[in-house]
Amino acid sequence: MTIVDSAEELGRRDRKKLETRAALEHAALTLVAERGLAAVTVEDIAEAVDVSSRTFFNYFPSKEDALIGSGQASAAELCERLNAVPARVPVLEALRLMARAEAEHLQEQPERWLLRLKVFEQNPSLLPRLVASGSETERAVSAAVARRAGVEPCTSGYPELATAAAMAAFRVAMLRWSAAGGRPSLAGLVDEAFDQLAAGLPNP
Amino acid sequence: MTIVDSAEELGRRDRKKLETRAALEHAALTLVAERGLAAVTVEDIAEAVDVSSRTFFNYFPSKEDALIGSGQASAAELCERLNAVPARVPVLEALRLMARAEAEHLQEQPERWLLRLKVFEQNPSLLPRLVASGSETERAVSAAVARRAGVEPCTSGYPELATAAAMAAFRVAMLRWSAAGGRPSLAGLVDEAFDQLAAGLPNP
DNA sequence: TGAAACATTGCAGATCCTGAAATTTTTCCC
DNA sequence: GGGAAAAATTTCAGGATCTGCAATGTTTCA
Repeated sequence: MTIVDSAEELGRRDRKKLETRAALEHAALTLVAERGLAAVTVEDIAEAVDVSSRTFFNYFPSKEDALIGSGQASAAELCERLNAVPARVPVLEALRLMARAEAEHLQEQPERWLLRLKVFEQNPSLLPRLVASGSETERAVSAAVARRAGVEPCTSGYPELATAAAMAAFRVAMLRWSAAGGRPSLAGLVDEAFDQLAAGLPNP
Repeated sequence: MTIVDSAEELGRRDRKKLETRAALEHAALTLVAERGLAAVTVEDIAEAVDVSSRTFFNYFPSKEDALIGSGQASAAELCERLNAVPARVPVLEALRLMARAEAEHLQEQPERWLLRLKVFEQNPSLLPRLVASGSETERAVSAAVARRAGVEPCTSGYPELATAAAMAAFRVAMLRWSAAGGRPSLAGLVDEAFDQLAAGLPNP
């Protein structure tokens, strides 16, 4: 009901599924924002959406996953964006463009993401999963980076390091964005972070 | 019995506690290395050490925490090392020295850490916690960095970014070290990663 | 030796999460 | 419209995680 963007070309069934999923996400976020992670049970969330708690687990493998949600780009989408950048562009710049694109995407729904980030800050156990839902994405992206850089993966360490640094830059930009209440442009903050990375993190 | 290094100046009670904790860590690691994370229950681990599963939870808040163990430097120790570096040394170099010190520390028990890393690689859900066992350490270090750089935290984003990048460098170095079977020096790999960071991650 | 301090344990119970079968809803074809 | 096939939801049973609490040992120290 709140945020169902790409409801094009879908039957009633799939539309309802998207709706239920979005409702569960939203209920999870608002409840946890109110009471804190530990004080919200799966049953609470399910009840708020009026489904059984078993249904909740048909949508999300865990309570945390409902908070992470499905708004983030998948690993495949990120890699696609990365691959779309011409090969002559240096790796770090390509990663910056990828991150910028994702930033602009998230910025389209500021309230949603600011609420999510608030929840993440208030419940630090969730923080490690902030970056593109864990290591799967990082693996995929670093594989794409290795291909682009023409390097054997896991020997030079360059793809892994560049990817990890880029993720870190993105994460820091998001936290700054949240801390500033969404005022500055997220894409701009991402740019700043990448500038610092590209400059070798000199003293400020 | 296996790895109790600093057993100096401790009564029998505390010695036994250290021993039990180390035994639980070790049992958790070996069992999970054999069977995989999902196929090992807390009861299995407790039984292998011959304590009740309730006792396990007196030592570790969760199964995962037993795998992470207590061998890593605490947030306070890392900050101490960081603060010990003269103020005129640039931030990134100070972080490098901190990381090197930690690397040399871990290197003193290669088998232990290689086993741990193997377990982490085989169970990716653990990976985000590899460095800095969560965000607490990262917060503490970035606060120390902010102090050193004379910057207000959370406005420039520099301390958070430098810290996150340093942690990423350390993590990547550890994974390379593990992938190479512990052959090269971990400290050397850390150095390489920081070199790349300091150079602004140019194409390799 | 005796008492205080602390570690371990068993137990009850809440929550998390999964598999399987039963039930309801949606789709689709005639 | 009617009815079978497909899919989503629900109920139920059950294992696993993790937390208090009270009871029982063990260590420490005076």
